[in-house]
Amino acid sequence: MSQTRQPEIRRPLTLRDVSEACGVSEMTVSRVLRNREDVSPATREKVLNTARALGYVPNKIAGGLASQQVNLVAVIVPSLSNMVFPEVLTGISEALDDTGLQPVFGVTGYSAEKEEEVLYEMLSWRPSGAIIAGLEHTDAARAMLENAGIPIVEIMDSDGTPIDSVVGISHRLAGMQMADAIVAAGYRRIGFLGSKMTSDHRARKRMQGLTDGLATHGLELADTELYSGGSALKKGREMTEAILSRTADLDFLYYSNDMIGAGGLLYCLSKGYDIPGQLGMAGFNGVDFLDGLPMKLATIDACRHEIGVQAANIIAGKDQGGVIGGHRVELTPQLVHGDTMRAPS
Amino acid sequence: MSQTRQPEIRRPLTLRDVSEACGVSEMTVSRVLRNREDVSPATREKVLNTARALGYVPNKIAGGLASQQVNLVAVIVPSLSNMVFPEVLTGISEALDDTGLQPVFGVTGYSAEKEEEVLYEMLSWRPSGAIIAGLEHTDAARAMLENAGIPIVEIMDSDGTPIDSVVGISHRLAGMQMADAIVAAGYRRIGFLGSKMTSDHRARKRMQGLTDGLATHGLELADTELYSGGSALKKGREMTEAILSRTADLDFLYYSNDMIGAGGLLYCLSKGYDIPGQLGMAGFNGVDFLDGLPMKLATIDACRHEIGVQAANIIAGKDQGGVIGGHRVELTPQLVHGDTMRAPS
DNA sequence: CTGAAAGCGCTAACAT
DNA sequence: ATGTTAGCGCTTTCAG
Repeated sequence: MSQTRQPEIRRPLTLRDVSEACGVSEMTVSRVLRNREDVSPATREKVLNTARALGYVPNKIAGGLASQQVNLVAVIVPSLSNMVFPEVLTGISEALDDTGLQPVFGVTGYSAEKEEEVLYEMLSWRPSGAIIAGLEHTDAARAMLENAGIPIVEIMDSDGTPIDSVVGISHRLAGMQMADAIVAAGYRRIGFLGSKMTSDHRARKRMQGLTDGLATHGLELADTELYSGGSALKKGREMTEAILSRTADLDFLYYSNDMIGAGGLLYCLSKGYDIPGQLGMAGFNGVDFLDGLPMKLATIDACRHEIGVQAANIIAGKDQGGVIGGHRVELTPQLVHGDTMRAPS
Repeated sequence: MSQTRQPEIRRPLTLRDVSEACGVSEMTVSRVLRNREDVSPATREKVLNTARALGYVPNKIAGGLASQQVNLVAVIVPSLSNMVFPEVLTGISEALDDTGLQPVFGVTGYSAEKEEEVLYEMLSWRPSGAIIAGLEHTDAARAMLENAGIPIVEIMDSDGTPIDSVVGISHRLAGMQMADAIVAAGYRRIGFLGSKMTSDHRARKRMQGLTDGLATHGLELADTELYSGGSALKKGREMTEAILSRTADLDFLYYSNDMIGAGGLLYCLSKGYDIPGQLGMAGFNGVDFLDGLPMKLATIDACRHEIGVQAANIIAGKDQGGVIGGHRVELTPQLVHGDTMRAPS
């Protein structure tokens, strides 16, 4: 099932080809194709028709080199395999849509070294800006970002020192906020369920915030259950079964993300637990496709889409009063009580 | 909260800077940085150290122009807002990881016009290959792809005529396969629940396959319910309630995707339907994060990850015996009976 | 193994 | 409104 390609090696068309085909100088053709105003309607028409007829596609490599500007925005995220980052990317993509800027995505797999590689690769295309998840980078990556001479927006997290701009939420505060809400609702025996992954700094900070928050009320985690890999919903079930059979008197389960929380919720409902009376539950992220669950899981909205939009707007220079660099946007994550947590007592 | 950037406009470093800093010709520096063998270890060492110390990042724009080669692969998908495409992208990303090729993603929002724009934009970077979802394109887009002179892989779908290579499944067959399975299991009053979106060609083909398949058994759809937008899980609930209250004697519900199917399943379980006895249900895609549901939804695996991997391998020239162009990989979607469908009678 | 020259395809800056 | 000239920063090619 294979065929060789047509023998004629069609050299890609150049501006010169269009120029010759319509008897207008390369420069003018270039002007038309970049939608510059200073061309007569007649010439413009002629050039456009020829270009279209020939199927000319401009060479941005050459254009970028000549003009020293590239309409690309490097976007670097750890993963695409849960809904969190795709939602951010969607926000970025939307916000950039009418700006002439084009997002270019890279994935790091939560590895700092891979991040450094991807970053190097992307910066070598001399993008107009970069959006990168998190505030933790290798020294080399940090140096590259500092020296790139373009706007950098670190996103998702605001707990730390940004290189340039930052748009995110404080995961530490989110953890503390949840601790306060849990305690206010009268729960005392709290279990934590999360990922083994140590390189997910935001999850780590949430957990830290939670334990610190509990500590201010004189409490500590009663038990902890960690997982790695696999289907989150299923893992949530399994972990919940494990932690409840180990520590039967838990009265609250805090999940590091909504997916495992949803799995846990389905498990507890099937086992006939009284939620939220006997057992309270909460997750993190506020993913809205879980809306159809039998009960609405308590969670904290991580403002993912909004983060993408705002980060992109900073790069695009929108809404910024012309100020370049050094923006700090800390979004306030909203606690959604849902149905799985008692009202504050 | 803003600060102006440092006054010194640091011009990005060039090869010449490195060359001067270490007293080696630009050419040799270039050789070292491209890992070419023909440089003495001593010079190599010296150059590498200088480059690192200076924080030099090569300019791929200039490199690409000079060498007429760009290590980019354009990847164009309709959306990032359900797990389907991120999974494909993950497959592509993994397969390209050790090839020196870099994927660049573009999103079309299921719009043919937007696809054309994104494609134009991406081809203007002269990528080494392109991967694009679906076989339906505008005439202009098709012309661009044909004339790009690079390997093109259309993915996800195999019902139609590819431009160059194709990796996918037949959604029409998947629909027919499901029809056969439904009928074999003894169900007769079948409802269809899907999206209003007419531009999702694959969903349309699945539905067509389903109705055609049913027709071969002398059956037709008893009712249809369509949705647009919103949380899929919740929509699944609502649609299921609607269709069942309108047509109470349905004995099978076919959902156009697993997410709405999961919502429907949760609804039916909560209403005490006997699944799969009284009512059978099935979705499409085989998304594995639904594994933790109370029952495993019958579905057809769309091989998303595998499609990404194989498409990327074609572009990278792996596993192809050196053949360029014209590959046709039709994957066989597996029906997963799950728990929501009776065994064939 | 290393260097010098030429030019990739386009656009900034300057004519006209 | 249109054309001319001179590079952009790198790599190809050819010489040593």
